[in-house]
Amino acid sequence: MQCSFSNQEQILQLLKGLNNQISPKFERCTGITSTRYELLHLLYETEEINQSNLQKAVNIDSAAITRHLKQLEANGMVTRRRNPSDNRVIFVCLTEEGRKQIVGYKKEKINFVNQMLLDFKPEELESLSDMLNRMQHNIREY
Amino acid sequence: MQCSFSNQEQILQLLKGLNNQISPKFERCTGITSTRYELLHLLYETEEINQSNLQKAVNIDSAAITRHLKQLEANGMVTRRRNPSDNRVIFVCLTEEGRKQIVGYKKEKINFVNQMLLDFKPEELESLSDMLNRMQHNIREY
DNA sequence: AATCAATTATTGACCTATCAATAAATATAG
DNA sequence: CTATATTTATTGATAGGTCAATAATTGATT
Repeated sequence: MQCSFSNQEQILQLLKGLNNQISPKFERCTGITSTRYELLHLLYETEEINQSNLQKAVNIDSAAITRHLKQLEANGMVTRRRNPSDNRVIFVCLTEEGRKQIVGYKKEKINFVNQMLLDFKPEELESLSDMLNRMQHNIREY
Repeated sequence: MQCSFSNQEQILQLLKGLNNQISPKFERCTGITSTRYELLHLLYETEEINQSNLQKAVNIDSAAITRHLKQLEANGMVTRRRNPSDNRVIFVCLTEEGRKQIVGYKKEKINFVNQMLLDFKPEELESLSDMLNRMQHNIREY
């Protein structure tokens, strides 16, 4: 197949294709969705946090956050309560059960990521992370 | 927030978050989904191609391909016919209308990608594309 | 030739995202 | 103080993706 995609144009497709492949494999390997994992991980580090902050941290919209957290609450991983001094916001907090679970997930995630980034040198990782951040920044205003 | 994610671990989330942001913006800017665009683009370069090859090229599963192509057919962008010498496979082909449309889409896509990759040097693009391919390769067997 | 295996496409069920509309609480302006 | 605007979370509708099951055709084995 003649390659009439410029390098620039290919990047977008690579990104999309890579993500399509990663998502189901991540879940199979770790037993949890990567966004759910990220939510739990963030909660692991912060005592209590409101939904809108979580939402911004994870880059999904507020509807998705609501549904994830309700699900996690139903599974006993998370508790939610309204902020007494501002009844609009909801504080989210990891349960003991959630704290226990995340440890196992983390191990699996590290295995997965190690395999995915096999033979990547530290400079490469840094450069990759830098470029992804720049792309994110470049399309911010769109 | 203390950053207890290693660089390795962050990459996965960056990828996912970036994709979440890109997809709707790409569609707003170009008027077409990025996978649909890729399908049309591939068809633009090859006279006729069967679905399973398209599927592999785009990295989505066969169910998704079927639905996309039926939709594109309903919109008059594409024709589908069975391979006479192997009645399992379906040949897909771009219509004249489709050929016309893709030109406009391409222009918009280039604008979008240029903005997204603003200030990226050619070596960076090459390195990025290389790394994404390696990641894809590393998780192939999972 | 007949059975069994593999390939191709399709369908239904499900999950995760988006967007748009809404409700409820708080902040701001006059 | 009241009216208006803004923020936060929720819900319903829609779209794109996966998986699993199926049908239909072809390929292989014996």
